[in-house]
Formats: sequence, C-alpha cells, structure tokens
Amino acid sequence: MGTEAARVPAARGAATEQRLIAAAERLFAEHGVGAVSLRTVMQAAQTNVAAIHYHFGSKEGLLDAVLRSRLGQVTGERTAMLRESPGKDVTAGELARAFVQPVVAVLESGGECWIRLVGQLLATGGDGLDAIAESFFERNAAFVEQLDRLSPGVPRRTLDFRLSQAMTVTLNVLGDVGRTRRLHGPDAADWTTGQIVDDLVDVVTSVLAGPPGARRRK
Amino acid sequence: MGTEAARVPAARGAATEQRLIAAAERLFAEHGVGAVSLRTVMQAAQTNVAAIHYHFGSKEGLLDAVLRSRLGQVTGERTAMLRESPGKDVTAGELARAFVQPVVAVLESGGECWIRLVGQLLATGGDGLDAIAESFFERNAAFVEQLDRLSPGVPRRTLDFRLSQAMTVTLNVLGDVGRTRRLHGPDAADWTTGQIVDDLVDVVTSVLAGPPGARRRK
DNA sequence: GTCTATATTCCGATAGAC
DNA sequence: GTCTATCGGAATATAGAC
Repeated sequence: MGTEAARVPAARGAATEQRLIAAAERLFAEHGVGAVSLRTVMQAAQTNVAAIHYHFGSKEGLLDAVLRSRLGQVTGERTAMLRESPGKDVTAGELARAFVQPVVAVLESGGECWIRLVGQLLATGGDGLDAIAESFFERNAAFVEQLDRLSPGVPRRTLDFRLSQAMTVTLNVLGDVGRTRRLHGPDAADWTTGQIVDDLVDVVTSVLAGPPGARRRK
Repeated sequence: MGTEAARVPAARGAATEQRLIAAAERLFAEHGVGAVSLRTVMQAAQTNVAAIHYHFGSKEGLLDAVLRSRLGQVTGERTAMLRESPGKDVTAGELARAFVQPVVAVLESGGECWIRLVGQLLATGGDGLDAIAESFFERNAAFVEQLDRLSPGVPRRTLDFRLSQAMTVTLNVLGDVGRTRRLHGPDAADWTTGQIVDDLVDVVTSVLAGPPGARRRK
C-alpha cells in the first residue's frame, strides 16, 4: 500500500466492460432481468451509470452482451462434440453425453449464472429469446439427424420436440446445481456435481431414446 | 344502451379483484414479474393504483394472490389422480399421464399464463418460490412412492430428481403451447394441443422410467 | 474512457374525499 | 370500495467536464 494504493481508477480502464458483464450476468440470473436496475449493476461492478450506456447503449444492449459473452463457447463445443461422434451407431447415452457436455463446460468455467439466465429467458419466452435461440438451436439439426438414426420411424417433429425438452432440463439443472442439490433431501450434501451431471445425462438419455414401451401414436 | 349504458363503475365493484388477478397473471407471465409495474397492471385491469394496494397490499401480495388463485386446482387434481390410480402395478405411462393431467386441466381452464409464470419463477429460483414449491411438491412423495415400485433399486434421490425434471418439462411445454408449436418446423400448424400433450406424456414417461440400458451407477 | 451532475419519466405507496 | 391527488424516491438516459 504505497503511493499508488488508492490509485486504481486508471488501472481498471479496459476491464470495466468485463466487470459490468460479469455483474449483470449474476444479478440478471438471480433476480430476473426486469427486476434489476442499471444502478444495481453499476454498484456491483463499482463503476457509474454512464459507463453502462457508453459501452452497451442501453439495458437491452447489456443483456445482449451478457448472452453473447458465452454463446460462442457453447456453439463451439457443440460443434466439436458432433465432429467427434462417430457417423453412425451412436447410442442414446453417448448422444446425451455429447448434448450435455458443452453446457457442463460452461458451468465449469464459471458460467452457472449464464446458464440460469438463458433458462430463465427461455421460460419467459419474451424478448431477447430469438437471438439466443437461433445460435443455440443452430446445431440441433445435426443432433436430430443422429436421433433419427437412433429412433427410425419416429416423426421428425417428435425428435425435435424431445431435443428441446432435453435442453430445457439441462439448463434447469446446470443453471443452479446448488438448488438441485438442496431440493432433494437432506442427505444430498454428498451429492457431487459429477453425480448430478450423471443423473442429468440419464434423464436426457431417457428423453432422447423415447418411452420404453414403443408407445402407439394416435 | 339506455340511460345506464355509461354507468358501470358501481357494477364492476366486486369483480375488480378478479380483473386485477387476471391482468397480473398475463402480464407477469409475458414480461416477467420484475419488468411489470403496478401501473401497467392497473391500466390493463381498467382500475386505479389504489385498488391494487387496497386488495393485495403490495406487488408481492398481488403475485401471491395470482399464484394462489389456481394452486388449489392443481393440488386438488393431483390428489384426485393419485387416489384413482391403482395401488400397485401402475405403468410408467399411466403414472406420467396422472402427473401431467392436472396441469393440462389448468391449461384447459384458461391457465396457460399461470403455468408459464410458475415455470418462470421456478427457473429464476429467487423469491416467491418457497410458497408455491411447498404446495406444488407436497404430493410428490406419493408419486415417488409409486416410482419406487416401478424402478426398484434406484436411489430415492434419483427418483426425486426425475420427478423434478418431469415437472420442469411439463411447465415448459404447457406454459406456452403456441411457442412449442411454433418452434418445431413450419408444418406444425396441424399439431393439435392433444398431440402435443401426448408427446409431452411420452417425454415424461421416458423421464420417469429412466434410461433404457439399465445404466451403471458410479 | 471515465465520471459528476442533472433532466425527465416513472415507480410503489399513501392520504383523504366521496 | 373506489377514486384523485400526491409524496418521496428511483428509474433510464444524457450532457458535459476531465
């Protein structure tokens, strides 16, 4: 703590934008986008209101920046997972693991709030959904293709539906691992994140494989 | 349209509370609770701000009233479904149908926004969740019991987890049937609500039954 | 790029007439 | 029970100094 101990304003320069994104990501996820004011974000990021408007233009611009900040990672990982998977004879379990893994990667890189936020926007269905949905479901066609090989005869629409529900479940679980752990019994303290992911992959596997009894269609 | 055509203020008396609940239900679901002001609700219900505070005390009180307005129906139907189901040897498909049906009943009685709102609060995880979760998952113990008979040997925690994910999917689909229809291909116009419910029941069946391959636990 | 100061609108909540 | 009027404060957004 020398002469420059209290002199940080110049040093934090370029990092302001990232601090704002990080603060908004957490606050939006925890309280909902509409319930969070720019002032709250500003205080958490230890800057001023003007900085938000300078960097992002508006609250909506800030939300876009937050979503965009980790979107590339997800789509990139999803593409990579699909490239690694063999062209055929992939099991439902392997496909589920490939489906969930990119989101797990985001979680492990500190993106839990981001996941919860995306799940939240998906549940609201309102604004800002289109931009994210486009990139998010961009790679779904390839998944559906592999699903079709797995479940021949099932309508394409049903496969697409299953994939959507798999995503819903994935975002719901990985968006708040602590709550998942908390909700299910008091003996859940030893329920590791890895085990939760395994349970999640099992659920996704079930969803992708379809009901067991070769259910009749109407 | 006689002499009393323009005289409605006295007639709408007792219905004000219901109009406020209906307006809030829709607006909260469509834009998120935090993004909706009491003034917006007031305008939609064609009353004044004071009425909201008179009937519900605060914004939080209004939200509580909205949630409570249809909660009884759901828990009631769930209890009825469990009573109807045979004590043993129930299939996963039957259990899934019994699980989904109460929410379908809410949908059919005009409660789509209510369902979406609950799903939204569940995804946010923040406030107002405890009150609803308590009543909502009150009857889950009986479901888990039947699940246990269906999948012997599977840890209770995993069964509970599956049931939670079944609820997540159910709320997500039935909370916005139009979006579900819209998201999956342009040929989805002829995808009736009944067929969507069938697809949903299939997904829930899969989730409740667990993965097909008798997956190994770590 | 950063910040203080401010403009303007809107928020939730209440008081008091009817 | 219903409404108008209003309070105190907080919201988004901008202007302009540094």
